[in-house]
Amino acid sequence: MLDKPQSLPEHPNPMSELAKAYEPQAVEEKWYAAWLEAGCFRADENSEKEAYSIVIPPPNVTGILHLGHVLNNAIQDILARRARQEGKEVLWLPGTDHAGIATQAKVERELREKEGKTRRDLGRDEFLKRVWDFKNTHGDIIIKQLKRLGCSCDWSRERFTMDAEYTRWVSQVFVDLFNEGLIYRGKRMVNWCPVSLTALSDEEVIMKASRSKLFTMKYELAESPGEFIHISTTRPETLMGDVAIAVHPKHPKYAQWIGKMVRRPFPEALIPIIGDEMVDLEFGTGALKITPAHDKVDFEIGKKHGLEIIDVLHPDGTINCPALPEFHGLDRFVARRAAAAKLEEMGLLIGIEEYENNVGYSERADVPIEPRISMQWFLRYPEIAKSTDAVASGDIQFRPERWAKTYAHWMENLQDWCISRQLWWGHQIPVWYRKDNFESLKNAESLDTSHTSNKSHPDLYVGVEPPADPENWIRDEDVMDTWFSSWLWPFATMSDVGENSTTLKKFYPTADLVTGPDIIFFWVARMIMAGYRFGGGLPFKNVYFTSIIRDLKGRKMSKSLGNSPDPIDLMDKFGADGLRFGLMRIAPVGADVRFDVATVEEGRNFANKLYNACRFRQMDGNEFAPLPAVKGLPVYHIQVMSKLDQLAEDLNGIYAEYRFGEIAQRLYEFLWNDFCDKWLEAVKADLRESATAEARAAALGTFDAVMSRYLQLLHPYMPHVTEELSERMNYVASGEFVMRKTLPEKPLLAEFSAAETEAAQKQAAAIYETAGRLRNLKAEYNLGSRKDVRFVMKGAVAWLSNELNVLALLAGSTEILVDDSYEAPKGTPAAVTPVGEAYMPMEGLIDVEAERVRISREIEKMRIEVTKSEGKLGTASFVDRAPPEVVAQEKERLEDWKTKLAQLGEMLEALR
RNA sequence: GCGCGCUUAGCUCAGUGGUAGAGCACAUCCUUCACACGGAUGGGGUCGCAGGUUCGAACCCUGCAGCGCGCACCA
Repeated sequence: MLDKPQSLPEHPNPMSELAKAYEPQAVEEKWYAAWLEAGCFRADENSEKEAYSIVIPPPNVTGILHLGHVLNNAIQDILARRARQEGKEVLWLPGTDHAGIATQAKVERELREKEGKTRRDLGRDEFLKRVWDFKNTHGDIIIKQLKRLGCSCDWSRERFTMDAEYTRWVSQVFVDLFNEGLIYRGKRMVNWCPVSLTALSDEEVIMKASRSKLFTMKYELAESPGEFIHISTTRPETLMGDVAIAVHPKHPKYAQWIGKMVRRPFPEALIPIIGDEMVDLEFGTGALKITPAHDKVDFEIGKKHGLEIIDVLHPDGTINCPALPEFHGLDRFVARRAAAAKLEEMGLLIGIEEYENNVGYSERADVPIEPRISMQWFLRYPEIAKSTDAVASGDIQFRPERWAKTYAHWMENLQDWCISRQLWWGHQIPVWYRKDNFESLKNAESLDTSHTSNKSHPDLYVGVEPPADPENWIRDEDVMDTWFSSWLWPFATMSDVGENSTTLKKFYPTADLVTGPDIIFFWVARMIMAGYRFGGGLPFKNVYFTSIIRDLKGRKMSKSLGNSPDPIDLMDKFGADGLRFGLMRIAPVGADVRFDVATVEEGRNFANKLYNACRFRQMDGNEFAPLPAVKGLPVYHIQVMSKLDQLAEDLNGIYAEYRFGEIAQRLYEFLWNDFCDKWLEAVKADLRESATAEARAAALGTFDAVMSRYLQLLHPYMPHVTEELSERMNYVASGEFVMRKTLPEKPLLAEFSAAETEAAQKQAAAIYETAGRLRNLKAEYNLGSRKDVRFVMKGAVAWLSNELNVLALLAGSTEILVDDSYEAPKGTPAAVTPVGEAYMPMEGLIDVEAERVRISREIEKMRIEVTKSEGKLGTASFVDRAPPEVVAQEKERLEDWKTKLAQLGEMLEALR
């Protein structure tokens, strides 16, 4: 028993150094700290290296990480880390967004709940102080979470959209566009949120299919009592604001009444019937009540016909109609029922029907918005033509490409952007009104500077700095839409106003933008326009649109549904690497993804597999083993190296196409199938005590050569575990990092000819396949776990004798003999393999009847195949017109089937 | 209404004209000294439906259906 030393002095039980299962938590934290410490993420704007840059889509400063962020930022981190490996100088610029409405709403809610106060109770200055406090307390949560994920951002350059320098940029852009006449103020119909009490842009309104009621009512003609015009509406509560009834000029019944007056029931008034082609003849009764203050179409019609505008709603959505005390102050939805009831009481309500229509909701407050006329600031977009063309021509490449169409459609139908918000948290509009004249300026119908230039308007001051005599001026109270700062992000984060910084010169334009398709309009399109106008050119070259993550039922992740797993919990359980890898592996290009925790578990398992493969290697120590000359190495080594070379080469192409899921899949398959299941099993003999020193050196050398490169390839996806293992296996010099290592220039098998590689590959593949066939034989006879099974090979290929040990090891067999004179006893299980006929002597233990049944079944299957194949080859059109190699392949197949069929027939015969 | 996308194994998804795939789940076996977060073997699919093109279609074309998402001034 004691024929070997109990332990080798140089490797005193090395396995004990590593826990059996990989435990990511401590490892991940350790490496992130080490990278920061060593400045691995810092971008050098003076570097000679080729630049590569990404700006992060800034998350809301008080937000918390969700799976969408994880996917999005994992992709950016992968791109950044890969670019560093390619020898580029990488800037991944991080930061956060002040998120006007969202943040202000949070603070207001807290204020209400804790102190029972509103923001107006505090006043603007005090309230803003509270928001800043809130930001300072909660603002770095998401940043910490991104760090936990392993994001390699240059944190020394972190920006916030409300930083002083950034704010100067926002103001400057406003001033420039104002002076150019592209920004104007005016009374327009805007989307009003009755909860947030602010105007919104069209993009912030979400149309939702809603079940509404369509009320049909009748108005009496003033001149001919007893005659009525019928009108349908979903909004009877705005009836008090009706100023006309519109009908289509070709309406068969009502057209004749155009010009007559009808009686508005309450408050009673006479309003005209007008004719307008915008009225749909088909819809409802073909007559439309016109409430210019509360509907976009009505507003247009009203303007055309010079109608009065009667606003019957307060900003908070309650009725404003002192003439009708019973309605005055009622909520709009309560008033709707009340108005219907009153119409019914007056005998004017004809019917109510259930009706499905689209209602615009406020994105943030999730309540129906109110079309409302109010004084707002608007922007006519700059650089529209150039920006449209940039994407159409491919100067900016969208991936997937189809989003370019969505972009083009939006660009072609641009509406002026309402940029003012009636909030306090944000960039205040840099416009001051002369105090003396404030009231008239405040209500001036238009301050459109395309007609009146700023310079010639003595009562208006527009500037980045406050006026020199502030006591004489009153500043506009509104702030700007958050996106009015976001659209400057790619260059305003890299420079100060008017400055052509070295960072900007080196890193602008950025290479890739990674974001969700839901903000093409909000952000992507506007950044392109701003980039052209203010950044000095296109802001990015590629835009990668990520998948939207849904739950298993296909619903969007949302807090209220509670179907959104907390990424931090997932990282606690499975590690950041596991989460990243799992998510990347299922994220398809362009389509939505249904998230399943199981995929994250897979990612964790994968990290564990990798860890254990290295742990196995460490049984032989962790000194880096140099690779012996590759010529003359066993075919298994050549094969695994060529697979790795192939993987490395293929990844270049797949990265170029941004197919991140496929990269993960390929990395997974190589490690698990090619490396662990096949190669590592095949070389176990070479690592036994009994193996020769040469064999051991070759195996260890191959392991280290392949694994060290593989860890590099995997690093962008699983940065922590690859760093940990590279250190433990001494693949990087002490104090160095795998993340800083550039990819090797030459493949492992650079000195091999294609033919040599192929020959080795074929041999190795033949052995692996044969091993599978032999295991299969064992399993069919329920001997899967038996180690004492022997095989006999007949008609074996010449080289097989050298590989019998490996084959036996892989097949789980004590012995494999090559014996052409072997006469199989009747009923001996047999299989055709790429290296010869294999027999599994059973010494008469098998159930002959069962075996006959099995073989008969297989013969049936195979006959079907043969018939199919013969039929195909008997078709003249196929033989004549298909490519020769396809026909040859088919013939070869048929021969194979026939041979097997004959063998099976013999076996069946033998059993008789 | 217009546009876009999706439909492949029980589930999540690969698969761009040549023998239908992976992971999970399932079944059987294996706690063999890298890994049970593991290994081995296996069962499971008329590729949404109907036409067409082609020697050959999951793949290309047409139509239809179902689902999802954008856009739109249907009160």
